[in-house]
Amino acid sequence: MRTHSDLQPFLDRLNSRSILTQQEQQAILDLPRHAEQVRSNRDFVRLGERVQHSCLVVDGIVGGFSQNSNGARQITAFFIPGDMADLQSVVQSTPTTALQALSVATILKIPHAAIRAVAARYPAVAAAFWRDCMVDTAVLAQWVVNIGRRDARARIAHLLCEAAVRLKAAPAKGDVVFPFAVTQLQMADATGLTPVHINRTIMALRKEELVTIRGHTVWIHDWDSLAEVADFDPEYLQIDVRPEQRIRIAEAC
Amino acid sequence: MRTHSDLQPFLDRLNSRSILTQQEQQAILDLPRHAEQVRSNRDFVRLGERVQHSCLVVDGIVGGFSQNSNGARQITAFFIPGDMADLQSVVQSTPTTALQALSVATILKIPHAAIRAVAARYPAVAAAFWRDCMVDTAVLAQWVVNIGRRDARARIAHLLCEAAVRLKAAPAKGDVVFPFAVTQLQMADATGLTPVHINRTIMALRKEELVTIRGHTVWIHDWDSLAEVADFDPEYLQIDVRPEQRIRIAEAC
DNA sequence: CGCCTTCTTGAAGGATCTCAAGAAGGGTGG
DNA sequence: CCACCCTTCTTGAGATCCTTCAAGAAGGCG
Repeated sequence: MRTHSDLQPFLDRLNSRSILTQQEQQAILDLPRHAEQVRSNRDFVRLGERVQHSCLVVDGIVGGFSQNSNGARQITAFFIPGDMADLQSVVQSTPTTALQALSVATILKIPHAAIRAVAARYPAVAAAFWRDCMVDTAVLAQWVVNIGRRDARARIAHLLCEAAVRLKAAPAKGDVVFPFAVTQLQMADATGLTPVHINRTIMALRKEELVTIRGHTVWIHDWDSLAEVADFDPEYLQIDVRPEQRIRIAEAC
Repeated sequence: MRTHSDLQPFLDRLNSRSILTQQEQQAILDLPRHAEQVRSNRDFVRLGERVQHSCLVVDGIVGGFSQNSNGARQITAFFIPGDMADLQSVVQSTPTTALQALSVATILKIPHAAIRAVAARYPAVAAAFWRDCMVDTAVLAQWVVNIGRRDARARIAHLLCEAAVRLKAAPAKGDVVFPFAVTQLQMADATGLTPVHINRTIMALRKEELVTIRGHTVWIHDWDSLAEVADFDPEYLQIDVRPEQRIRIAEAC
């Protein structure tokens, strides 16, 4: 029996793809952490800065981004509650992606030292962390396809489909409704388009009665049609890997 | 003292970012493997196929790609000799990226079971593998920026700059020359452009006396200017991480 | 030598961008 | 609770980058 923990969503995520013993799970739940509130639009991890902790998103939406020398931003990843936004910094001395709160967000800072200790003690936990990072990489690869090989309409549709599935709002009968506190400007930075064109395309999708976005809520009126427009196949998200397909690295010592 | 091994380039790569003991290094060099020749344009890892080995590129160039349902390809990564193209499949049961030989290529197939055994035995080796994957992820994130936030001229320039640095041809005084067996069609698939536009843009770069591409060789005539056009900063490639910045996960048992 | 891939060139069309400005919305302080 | 400000959304018109379609030239390989 386990008391409720703010690390539970993260453990749930690991458990959906990895096989961990009770002891290993407890070691993760016992990780030290420190909660912090971040205001909307605030960069809280910058490139080049040494960091000593990873950030688990507890509430809100966080964006990973890079920018070119003109200052134009490119968002490369969305992180939702349960995601460890910069787990990779456990094995790298400087972050490779900057992080920005897209909405008001609560994050949990977890010291690298503690994560490394657990990873060293339990090879299967290290593998679970590694695996979790590779899921993010697979999502990133799809992001490249989205930007490189789809037009604006499909790009936006794909972004929304991905968000719906990751937020567990889809698939579902009838309207797929979920909170999505991302501005059109941020969507532009995510899709490699301009805010103006995002706006026009969203309005076109609404006129087609596929999607309505109002306030910070998205309604997908016809999931199948939108998925087809988006050319969306959720496989890459690796939601719920079947137990018999899960790989466990056994301890040797 | 160590005999020459076809795994040496891979070990060199790990050693440039990780700290490994003699014993750990030997364990890597002792990994079983099986060489294989792949013809140009041949897909040798497909999505959805279970694989039991990872592929180390020994010779030639390999592309990682996805495609949309129209069949349009998007190349998401180039792999050059010394790169383990699908190391991530060690912790995932199905590959998340397909692999295609862009030129004639020699690859070394290394059984997952053996890699997992080494990773389980030596936490620092597991961390080195994980770290190597995270470098690929950082490159992928830059790829998103390249496609999302740069025009055709800068995209191509960036691609060439990255190739030059990874192939250790740059930076250098005078012409930067390196072999690059990638067709314009493949460059189009990598940059999210059409082959026609790739062609015109390359010709424009040549007219500016920045770059000449002929046969399978690239000449960069003015490295600094091209890097500026590309908005290229090699930091993300993490070539030669300084020893004092390297992180080692200590064994606990 | 012949075939198939790759490169090159032209012309026209379209998707997306840029610039500009006004409307709507949300938060904050008086 | 209202007024204000700043962010976000919306709309228009013109410009441009890139695509599409088409076809011929060049190059590499058996």
